[in-house]
Amino acid sequence: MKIATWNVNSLNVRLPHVLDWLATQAPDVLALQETKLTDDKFPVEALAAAGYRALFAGQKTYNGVALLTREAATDPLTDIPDLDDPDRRILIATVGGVRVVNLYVVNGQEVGSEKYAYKLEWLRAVTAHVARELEQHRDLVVVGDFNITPDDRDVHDPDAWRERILCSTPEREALGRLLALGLTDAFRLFEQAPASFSWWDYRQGAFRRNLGLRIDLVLPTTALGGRCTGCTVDTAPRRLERPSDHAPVVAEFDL
DNA sequence: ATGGTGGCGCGGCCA
Repeated sequence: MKIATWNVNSLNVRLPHVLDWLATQAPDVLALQETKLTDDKFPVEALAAAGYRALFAGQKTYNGVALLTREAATDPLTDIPDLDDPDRRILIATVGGVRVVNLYVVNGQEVGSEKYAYKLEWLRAVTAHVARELEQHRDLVVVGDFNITPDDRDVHDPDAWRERILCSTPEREALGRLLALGLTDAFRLFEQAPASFSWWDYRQGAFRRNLGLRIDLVLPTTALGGRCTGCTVDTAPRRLERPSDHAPVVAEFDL
């Protein structure tokens, strides 16, 4: 079972890239973030023609998440207890016996800002909910754009980013509390090239210079992690014309 | 350095 996550930064703009990528990689599940589409505009037919069903929770201009699956997904959830959030950032569903939690974590803008406080509160509520999901589902994977670098290996210039947004200790501790529920970072189960990233700023040729961060993650339960046979960042779509600023991350499971 | 780029949508916000 191949599970992937990709922040597409507008599914309107990126649909051709997504369709090409689905045809090339043929994942069983592709979790999308930042679709920036209301549900009435979701490209259901184009994806169906490509062999994928879709669940989606969108809004205008900002945010928006989706799950593209070969087989039907069941028991979807877009709103969780203790989080009264108009932002469409969460989509949970069961696919092939695996509970898939797709997150577009709040960016937080700047350490110490209101948005930063909201990011930490949002992560607290999501972590509490994932704990509840784990009581119901043995096989679970949390995927998405976490807007957090797990550690300094995931930062092109750790000193320049020290305690800045996406890299601060409270953010990493919040991610640590999610992992402490019994999840593992699939990417780090395998030997990886140094300076492996999943996001590069559009500005100043950051991708060409590989000035990136690894903020897009696949976090299976430790048991499911034991059946993970590989996890890679596919930088190919980031090289295309008019790319997303994120690259897809793919994990394969022996399921 | 408060910019640099991109998306949305047409000014300013968000990333």
